[in-house]
Amino acid sequence: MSVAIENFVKAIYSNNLQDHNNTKPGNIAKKLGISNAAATDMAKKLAAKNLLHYEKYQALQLTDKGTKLALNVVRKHRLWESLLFKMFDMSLHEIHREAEFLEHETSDFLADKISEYLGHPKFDPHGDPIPNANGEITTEDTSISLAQAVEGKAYVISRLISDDEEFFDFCQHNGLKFGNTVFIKKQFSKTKMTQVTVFNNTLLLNEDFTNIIYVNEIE
Amino acid sequence: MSVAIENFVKAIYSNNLQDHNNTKPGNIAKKLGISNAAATDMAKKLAAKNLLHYEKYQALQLTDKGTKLALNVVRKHRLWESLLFKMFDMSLHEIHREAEFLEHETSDFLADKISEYLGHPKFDPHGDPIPNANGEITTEDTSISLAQAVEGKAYVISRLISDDEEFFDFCQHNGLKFGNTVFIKKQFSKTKMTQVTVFNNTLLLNEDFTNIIYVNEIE
DNA sequence: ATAATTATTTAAGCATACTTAAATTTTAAT
DNA sequence: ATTAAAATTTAAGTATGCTTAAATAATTAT
Repeated sequence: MSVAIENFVKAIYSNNLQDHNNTKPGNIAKKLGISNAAATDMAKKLAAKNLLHYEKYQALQLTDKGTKLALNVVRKHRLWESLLFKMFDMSLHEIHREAEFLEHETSDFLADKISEYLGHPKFDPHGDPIPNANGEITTEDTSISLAQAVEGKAYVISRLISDDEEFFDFCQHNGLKFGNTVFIKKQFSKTKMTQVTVFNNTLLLNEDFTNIIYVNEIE
Repeated sequence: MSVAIENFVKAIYSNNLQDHNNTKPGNIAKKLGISNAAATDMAKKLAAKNLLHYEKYQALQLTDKGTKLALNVVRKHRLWESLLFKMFDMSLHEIHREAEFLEHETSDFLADKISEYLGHPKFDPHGDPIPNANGEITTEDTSISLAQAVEGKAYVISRLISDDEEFFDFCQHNGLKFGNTVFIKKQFSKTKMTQVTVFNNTLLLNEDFTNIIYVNEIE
């Protein structure tokens, strides 16, 4: 499968996780930086390859084959991130940027070597689960977004779901890091802002942030 | 530059090393597994991009820009081979196979990280020199091919210039390995065969082999 | 030197993955 | 319910990197 196809199914896969399986060509076009027309075009082609179900004006649904392909690419992406993060002094944004290309040129053989070397990690440096060699995500995810977190409680950051350099920079500079503890000070229902503390740092986060920072409750 | 272009200039570069700067479209076509027509076509396109000098029916000559691009890709290829060889239990053929793809999707930034991690190695696991970040090969190569070696003398294997799995398997099974000592027993001028010993192993090698096994004289 | 072989080039065509512009359908607003 | 806005689709066109077939030039053999 080509790079374009791999990126297309990957985009559908990740978009459907957030967007309640209501991903349409326009969403993918925006994600991939291509025109809506190109996305529609590709959707038809992939339907012919049995990678997704396509019906005019309807949401794009990956077939089992399509999901497997997406998870195979996601696996390679996250394994590369894990390897680069462990070996080199690279930021979350940098490992993502490199993995975005390497993921398409990695044989299953090499992916397994990387996984083995790392001791078959279950999560990447962002906290995202790494699918196994069969394309299955076995670890159940009990984390919630900061937006769903409850005032007055403390949580451990488990995932930072983003590709954005500025976001990672912000997190880096404010202690919003995988494993760190955040305390939810106050939630403002009207503005949808959330005030949190990380160590001695107090932050006011808007929806854009609270939706992509995932946390686990502290027992 | 695209993968096709990178492979094209790389093929010219490596072919010109062996073929005395007499590389024509047909040679490249054969190397890359494309038609002669496609090679001629590409040569014209790359001339327009100032990557090579093209004149009808003449040999293809890389420009400085073309050579720099080729060496940049070669650098990445050999750094990947070095990294994969060091970290994983992979054969010379396997590291080559993977590097062939990874080389095109590696930023200069990542290449430098790999180089740094490895302590800026001068040679890859095949014994081939690794160009530096400026695309220069600083180490002078004093090695000669086994075909040029002298009867009765002992040499140390310094390079195995090949992409071929079977060749590597043969070498593996017969002690023809980077760093090992070979003794030139007898050369047959008519058949161009060479009889050598490696440890207690006696081998009769034809031209195909003696031309791609490089050695250094023992002082 | 000439003929035969081989290599190169030209020409026409194809698949992939995009583009823009226009038409159509859906969704949202009033 | 009707209109306005937004999204989707269709249609036509483009660049890249190939293909095969035919024409042309260069090389090799006799």
